Amino acid sequence: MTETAVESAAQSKSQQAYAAVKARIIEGTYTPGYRLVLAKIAEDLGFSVVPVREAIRRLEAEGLVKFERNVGATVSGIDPTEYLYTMQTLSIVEGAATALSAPLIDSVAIARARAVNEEMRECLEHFDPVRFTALNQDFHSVLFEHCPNPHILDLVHRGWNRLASLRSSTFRFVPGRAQESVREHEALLQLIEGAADAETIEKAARQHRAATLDAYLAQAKQ
Amino acid sequence: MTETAVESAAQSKSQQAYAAVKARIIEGTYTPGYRLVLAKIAEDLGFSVVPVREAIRRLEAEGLVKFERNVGATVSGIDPTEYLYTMQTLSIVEGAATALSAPLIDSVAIARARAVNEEMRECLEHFDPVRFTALNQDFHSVLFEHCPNPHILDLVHRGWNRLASLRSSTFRFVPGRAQESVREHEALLQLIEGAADAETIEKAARQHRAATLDAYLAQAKQ
DNA sequence: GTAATAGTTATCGTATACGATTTCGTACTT
DNA sequence: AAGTACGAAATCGTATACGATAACTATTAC
Repeated sequence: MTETAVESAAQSKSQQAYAAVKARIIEGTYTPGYRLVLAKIAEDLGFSVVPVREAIRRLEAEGLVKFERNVGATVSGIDPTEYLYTMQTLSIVEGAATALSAPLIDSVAIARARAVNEEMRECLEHFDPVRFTALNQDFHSVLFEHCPNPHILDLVHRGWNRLASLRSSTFRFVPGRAQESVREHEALLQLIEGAADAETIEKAARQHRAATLDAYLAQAKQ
Repeated sequence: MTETAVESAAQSKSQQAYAAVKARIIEGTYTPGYRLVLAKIAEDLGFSVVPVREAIRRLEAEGLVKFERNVGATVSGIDPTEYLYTMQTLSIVEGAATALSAPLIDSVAIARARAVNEEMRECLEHFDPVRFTALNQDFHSVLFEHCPNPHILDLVHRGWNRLASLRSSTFRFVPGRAQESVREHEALLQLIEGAADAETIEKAARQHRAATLDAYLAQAKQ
């Protein structure tokens, strides 16, 4: 997650720009629809436009920004359809990542995951959605620590990044879903501890994500 | 797949460069390990280096190219580990794409898919691996025509592109696997026709890809 | 003969500059 | 008053130029 000063000093400007803009999107400084003017960003960072352009293009490839020819870049949106696509895809890749990782998770990691989940439970009381989401990613990150397939893990992270740009939007926090989520985490841990077969674990992990989508859809229908 | 002349005329040079280099990788002109010198490609295409750079970066994001700072870009490799990752990921996303698409496939599409599969069967007799692979993609493309989730479809295509760069490498064509593959296609069509449940279809489609990987692994072990 | 080093070349990374395209505002017409 | 046409400003897209970095080569010391 964090990088050493040495590494970041050796980074190219295009990478720095990428990281900077991405961070601003994820932390919510640049909200969906925000117009990313190349010259402006370049000036902010003290770079020229060329590396910024490259950074934007990379973010586009990850789905975080939309870049139209001769028009410009905007932080990509909170379109419900896009949300559905992203959640559905996440459900699949998280399911796979969990099932692949499960046999490699040791009891120490389980304990850490459980501790994180406990924090999440506490988090519910003073209603802190931002922290809850962060902890949720931590929880799953612990499970994915030894994921044997980095490609799949990368897809998970891309999905998370997309969702991050929806921060504090209407999509988040369907009432009651957070509580359920914490319970499902515990159930998942028990499956992993009990060395359940891959299919069962995959199904549970997939369902865990899908349930959040379903909760949103049910609410949206009203 | 194909674009109109008008569209391609309106394309930016960076997009043209992207398409051109990608095509050369996929058709095998640039083989894995090939050194992509920006200035050279730019000269070939009659562009300057800036749009070429952008194109290379995009290809990097898709995993087709490796781009090292101050060193340069190379067509990314045929590392067996990478092959495993890609095939495993494809197995998952193709499985999901097939299951999601299945309810939306009509009898006309089934017939078309069957025709393609028949061509594949014929293809086996005069041993044409390149054409066989192309037809295989056609077969699955027919099934994915009405895939309700474009994100997942995109992941499938990315996987295919990565595999394309392995053309005529040691990974392809494990003896006997092609025949099996044609049989599995027919079995898959029958499941879809019979409106089998999503889980069954997903499992079959996933297994279809996984079997090719297994065949390779079994051969590699010897 | 080999290893270390200095110098050369090739290539990358970024800044600057300018033409191309879009967008927005204003004036004019109906 | 609404719509259209024109022009100005903003922004993008690409070319060119040059400094920075790494790879290569030749030379020298041992």
